[in-house]
Amino acid sequence: MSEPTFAGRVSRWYEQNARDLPWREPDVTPWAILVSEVMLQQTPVVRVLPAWQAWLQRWPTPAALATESPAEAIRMWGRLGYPRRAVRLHECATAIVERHAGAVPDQLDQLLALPGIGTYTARAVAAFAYGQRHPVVDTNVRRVVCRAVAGEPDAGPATRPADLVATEELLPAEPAAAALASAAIMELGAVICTARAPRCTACPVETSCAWRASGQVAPPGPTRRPQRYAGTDRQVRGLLLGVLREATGPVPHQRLDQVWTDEVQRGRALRGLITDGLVEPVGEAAYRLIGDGPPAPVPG
DNA sequence: CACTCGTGGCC
DNA sequence: TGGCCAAGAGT
Repeated sequence: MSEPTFAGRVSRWYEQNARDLPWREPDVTPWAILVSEVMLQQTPVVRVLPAWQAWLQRWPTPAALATESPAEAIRMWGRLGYPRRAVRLHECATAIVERHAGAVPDQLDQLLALPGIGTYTARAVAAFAYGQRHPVVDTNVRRVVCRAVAGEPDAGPATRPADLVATEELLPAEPAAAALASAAIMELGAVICTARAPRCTACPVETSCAWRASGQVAPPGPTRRPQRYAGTDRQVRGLLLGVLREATGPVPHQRLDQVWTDEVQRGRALRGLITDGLVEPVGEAAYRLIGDGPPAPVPG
């Protein structure tokens, strides 16, 4: 036997220590995995868990979701954040029905062509739902590879082609083993090799970690300017959407006016929601979630 | 490439 | 208490 590889060690650790997450169960459908991946984009696992269960109970297939309105998808999304993802997921379901007869495609290029499915999610579905050999690179994986292999404190802000190449080189040749390794590296980054306070003493690759060997130098200052929230358009959009989500049907603009005093910012936020396909005007003085009722009369 | 886009919990 | 963060995508 040769020395265990990096992926081999992490995979072994994963098999014994992986969190018991429902979308990792054996009989989970590709659609359920796709939904989990979209929900997990920038939203913590603990908040996704109940939302994922409820979503799939209501819409077990893309066809089931495509039957309903985008407004219902936005409501079902609840407070997971970034509600554009709910609209995209609805568009995604529709596209799957139209282009792929209701079956989640298994080819990377077809997955990438779906609304709301980007570099990470397409690869995650191809690997975790279909067992294909693709590097699945999220922020956790980039951090792990950057530290353990390159010996650097942290990765850059966005996934680059070089990140995919570096990760691909770590994967075993056999597809199923590669998919397992991808999940394992991701899990390591989420649980052990965390951004803030890595638990190196519990790490399966501590002895071969380049960052550890180099003295574990701290990352340079804030690589990204802090994302403030209070007072931003984002907050105002959230407030407006909260009102529309709770309402059934059109909401008079007077009610929306109450969520934020600054009229300029309020108007900008509302226009943004419309531009993004989350909200639509109804007549001259009311708004509703997109598709929340019969089509608005066409002017003219 | 830099920027936008929610939300809630934690140290 | 408030900055910081959590399985990205689209423009």
